[in-house]
Amino acid sequence: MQIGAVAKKTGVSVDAIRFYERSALLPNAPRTAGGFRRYGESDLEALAFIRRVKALGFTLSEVRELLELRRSGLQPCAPVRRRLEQKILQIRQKLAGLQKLRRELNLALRACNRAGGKRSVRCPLLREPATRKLERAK
Amino acid sequence: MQIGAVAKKTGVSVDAIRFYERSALLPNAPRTAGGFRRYGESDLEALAFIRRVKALGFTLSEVRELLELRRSGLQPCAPVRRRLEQKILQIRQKLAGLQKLRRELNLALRACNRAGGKRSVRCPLLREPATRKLERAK
DNA sequence: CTTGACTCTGGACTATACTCCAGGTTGTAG
DNA sequence: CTACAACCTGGAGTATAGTCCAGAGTCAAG
Repeated sequence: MQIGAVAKKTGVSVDAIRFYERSALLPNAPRTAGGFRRYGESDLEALAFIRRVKALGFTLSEVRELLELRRSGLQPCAPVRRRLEQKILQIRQKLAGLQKLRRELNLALRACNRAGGKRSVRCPLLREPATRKLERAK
Repeated sequence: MQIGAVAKKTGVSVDAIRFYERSALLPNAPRTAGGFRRYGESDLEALAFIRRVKALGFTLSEVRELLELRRSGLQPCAPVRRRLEQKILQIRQKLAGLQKLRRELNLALRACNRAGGKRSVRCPLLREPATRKLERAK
């Protein structure tokens, strides 16, 4: 198979496949005499794996680690479990941050609504707020 | 006041302040004869505003729009409200995406745990999974 | 006048995960 | 043999929000 066919089968672009090779996610593909890359089933599997793991929110360098684990015949669960747990933690932190943000946006919105009522008045978010202090000269 | 003092008071770095000026978030500061930027209270307020709004998760270009609204004497609430609502929506979508991700990570983790038990065996995430099909030759 | 702290500009660099391009080569169908 | 599609490499560009740097100029104090 050559690269275009692989791209079509896996839904990964030709450029991305070459990029993965450069980034050591994929092994250097063997070449034809003319220099065309040749691929086999295992490459399709590797690309499917990459897609799956990326869909779990892992970065390419994390994917690379996982791929190395995968290639090492052993395929032990423990390090994978560790990475999954870490990633879940990261996601939890992101979720917490976003939830806090949402609360604050809702507060701002409510302030807007109280002020606005039906008519357009000066917006509380745009006006200088709470943090107003005595102004020292100059 | 010169730029260093402003940086200290607002907690925004000197470089960032200049960057905001280049990016048209701040008006071009008036200069001394020698070319040093001079700042007044309104700049401190603008920078405080920028920090506040950025903390609400707005990008710099969104901050720019808000600043323009703020400068336009009117300061109407409606467009601000619209932006807040939009941003809340975006955040909700991000939250939903992350929650989905977390569910999937948890699934993967449970699969790992079931497989792993106490001893290290081949990890189900690393093995080729569900999506296994008949392999057609070459 | 000298020193030292501060500031100026323009441009390069950071990270991520690719995409897009030009200019040239290869493989294959007719 | 000729076309034409597909492929090759190397390098630049994308977005975001700045940071970091060199080399030069400015300002205030002593």
